[in-house]
Formats: sequence, structure tokens, C-alpha cells
Amino acid sequence: MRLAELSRATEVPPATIKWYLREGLLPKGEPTARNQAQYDDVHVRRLRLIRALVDIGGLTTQEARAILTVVDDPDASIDEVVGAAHGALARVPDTDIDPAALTQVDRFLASRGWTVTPDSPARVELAGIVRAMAQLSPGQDPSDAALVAGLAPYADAIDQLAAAEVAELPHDVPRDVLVEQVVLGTVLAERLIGSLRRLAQESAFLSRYVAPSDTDS
Amino acid sequence: MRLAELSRATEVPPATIKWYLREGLLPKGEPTARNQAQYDDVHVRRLRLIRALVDIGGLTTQEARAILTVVDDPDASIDEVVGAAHGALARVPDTDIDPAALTQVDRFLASRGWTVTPDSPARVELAGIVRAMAQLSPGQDPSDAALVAGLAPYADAIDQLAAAEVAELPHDVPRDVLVEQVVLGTVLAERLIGSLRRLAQESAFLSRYVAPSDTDS
DNA sequence: GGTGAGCGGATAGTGTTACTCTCCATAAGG
DNA sequence: CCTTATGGAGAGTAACACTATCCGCTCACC
Repeated sequence: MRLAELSRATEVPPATIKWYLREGLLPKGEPTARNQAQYDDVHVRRLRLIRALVDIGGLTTQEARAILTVVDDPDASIDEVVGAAHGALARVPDTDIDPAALTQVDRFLASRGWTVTPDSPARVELAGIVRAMAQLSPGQDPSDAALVAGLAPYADAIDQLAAAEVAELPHDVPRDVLVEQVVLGTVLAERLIGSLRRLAQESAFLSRYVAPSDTDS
Repeated sequence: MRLAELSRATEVPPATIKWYLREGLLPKGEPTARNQAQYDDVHVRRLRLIRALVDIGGLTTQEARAILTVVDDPDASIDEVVGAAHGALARVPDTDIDPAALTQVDRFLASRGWTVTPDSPARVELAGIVRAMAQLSPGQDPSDAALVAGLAPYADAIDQLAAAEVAELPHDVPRDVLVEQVVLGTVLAERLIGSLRRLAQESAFLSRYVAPSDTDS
């Protein structure tokens, strides 16, 4: 398979494939001559993975490359792959984070029994979200426990989900297949959950009018 | 309050505030002279909302403005506000979507009893995600029902969540406060759920080693 | 064996986004 | 009065993700 065929198979423009090759997102093809190279299923698959991470996952190409580097490292553990994916997904604020918000987050994590490393990107990201929500909600203090208590319904729903996802990981598949599924399960599933929630929300809002409940004014 | 004070109060650089004013994201202050204007709490709050939507929600300024325009329209209903937020959050593919994936999505929606408009951005987005997952999962057909069946655990968790969120909307607050909360509950909560899930995942992965279960090889 | 389309690699250019800088007439403050 | 600050406008900038052009080489067909 040559570059043009790879392009046709994946609907990615040749110029873009060339750029991915240069950027190190896509491994080089097997050279058959000075200006000829062979590509195969691995490249098709990798190209689709890149587009999924970038187009759907919303990652930058640099973030995608960081993940793929770990995916390609045969010595990297599953936890390291997950860590790379989490690092790419978290939007950590560039400014210093509010210590009060961080304290609330840590208290919340403890109440949930969730144990994470102190420099977990998601922990810092959550502190930023809590702070923003505190500033914009009627109760204004980021150290207000009521705000963090409001996270409980979300955490309840997520608790079972994350546990099930981790437990359901197959352990009889080759490493390269497994790590790819883990990346998809982390990055794509996050967008998936988002669209499902919006779909459920939309439906819930629609049914407020179709079948007004007793809470209607 | 002058622009420099507004800047200090919100930690947003003056030049950025000026740009938001030009872009129509932030309403102009009350002019007191040819080169002097007064800003107040409304501006502080709006500025924080903009930063939350952009920095945390990951929206572009254009998307944020689209939402804020609806928020500021006193004639816009809550559903219109939610629709604007949903439109900004969905990353709809620019190419035509796979009809097979769309059929699967519609079947899934029907099985869930979720009713949405056909041009719902989340519906199209979900079709794109389903297609990408189908291409990258062992079972390769986007018209494979097994893939969509795999959405059930996610939908179960989300179902109760979205219903609770809509039901818990207060109906005794002024419109401007309510719509802001709706926007936050839609946009920020999506990021919130993401970080919570990653936190739960990280914890679940850690405990695989701390307390290895019988499924360990 | 010739030849013209296609290949690949490299370099430079483009469009978008989100600011950031500079300028300037005008106003505020000691 | 005079230095400093203000706000509006326009140009400039940095990052990102491609996209276009060039060029020597080679493969397929005649």
C-alpha cells in the first residue's frame, strides 16, 4: 500500500499524512526505493486512531503524540498509558490554583475513598472547576462545603461506571490491542458520555412540555 | 469601577477585556466621558462566566458569544439557552456522517426512550463517535448492534443524572440567574464529569495493585 | 528504451484563533 | 500645570494544523 492508497483508505489527505509522518504521529512506511514506501494495516489503524483522538477527543496533535509514544513503548504499563491519556485530557489552569478549592477537592476525594497521586492532573483540574463554580454560584466561597457536597450525585453515577470499566478490561488480549482499547475507553468515552448526557438532557427538557409534571408552575 | 479595576478584580488583562468588549462578549460600560467608562458587578460576573466557558468549558470565544447572546435575550426560553449550550459543546464532524451509524444511534435512542429533534447536534456527534469506535474496535461494522449495546452501562448512569438535573432546576429565581445556572450546569458540568471519571479511574487502577483481585494473572 | 504520471521528502505558505502591542487624543489627580 | 492613566482602534504576534509548491526519482505503460 502506497501513501495515496493509504490516503484513500482513510479519507485523510496525502499532505496531511505526510505531515503526521514528519511530526512522528504515524510511523514511517517500509522504504522500497529511494522515493517509495510501503504502508499496511498498522498504518491504517494508527491513522484512524490519530483522527479519533484529534477530531473526536479534541486533543492537539502534540497531546496525541504524547499518548501514542507511550502506547508504542512495549515496556510501558497500562497505568502509564492511562496516565498519558489523563494528562492529555485534563485542562490544567496555567495560573496557580486556589488552595481553598484544592482542600475541598481533597476532602471530597477522601469522602469518596478515591485515592489518587497528589499531582494528578484531574485533581488540579477539578479544583479549577470547583473554584469557577463557587465564584459563579449564589454561595460564593470556594471553601463552602455545600458546593462540594453537590458533587455527590455526579460521583455516585460515575463511581460504578469507572469501576466497571476497569474491571471489564480483558486480560487475554495482546498488549498493543489492550492499550489501544484503554486509550479509546478513556479519551473517546469522555466525549461519548458528554453527548449521551446532552441527549438525555434534551429529552428531559422536551418531556417537560409534552407531559408537564406537578412541579410546573 | 474603571477598566483597570475590573481587570484587577477578575485577573483578566486589560487588553483582553478590551478585546472582549470589541467582540461583543462583554457589554460596554456606562460612558462617563469621552475616554472613561464605568463598570460594575454585572461586568465582573460576566467576565468570570466568559472565562469559565472558555478556559474550563473549552469553548471558542465565538461559541461563548453565541451562548451569551441567547442568555441576554429576555425572550429566549430555557430550552433555547440549553440548545445554544448544546450547540457549542457538540463537535459535529464537517464531513457527511455514516448513515449506518446514525441508524444505530436512532435505534439506541428509541430503546432508551429518549426523544430528541432530528437535527440535534449531540445526535450527529454520537453517530461520529460510534463510527470511530466501530472502526477501531475488534467488531468492525458500524451497523453492528453489539457496539451500541455497549452504550447501555453509560446510558444507565447518565439517565438518572440528567433527569435529576432537569428536575432540580429551581423555578423561584429570576430568569437571568436561572439561565446562567443552566449554562454552567450544561457546560461546566460536562468538564466536571470528565475529571471525576478520570479521578475514579485513576483510583480504580491504583487499587488493582494495592489489593489484587482473583482476576489477576 | 523512452517518457510521463506519480511518488516521497523537504520547505515555505495559509487561515484561524485568541490574544497583545502600539498609538493617540483625552481626562484625572496631585 | 503637567505627569500619568484611560479607553478605543488597528496592527502585530504566537501557536496550531494543515496545505501548496518544488524537485529529484521511479514505475508502468508503450
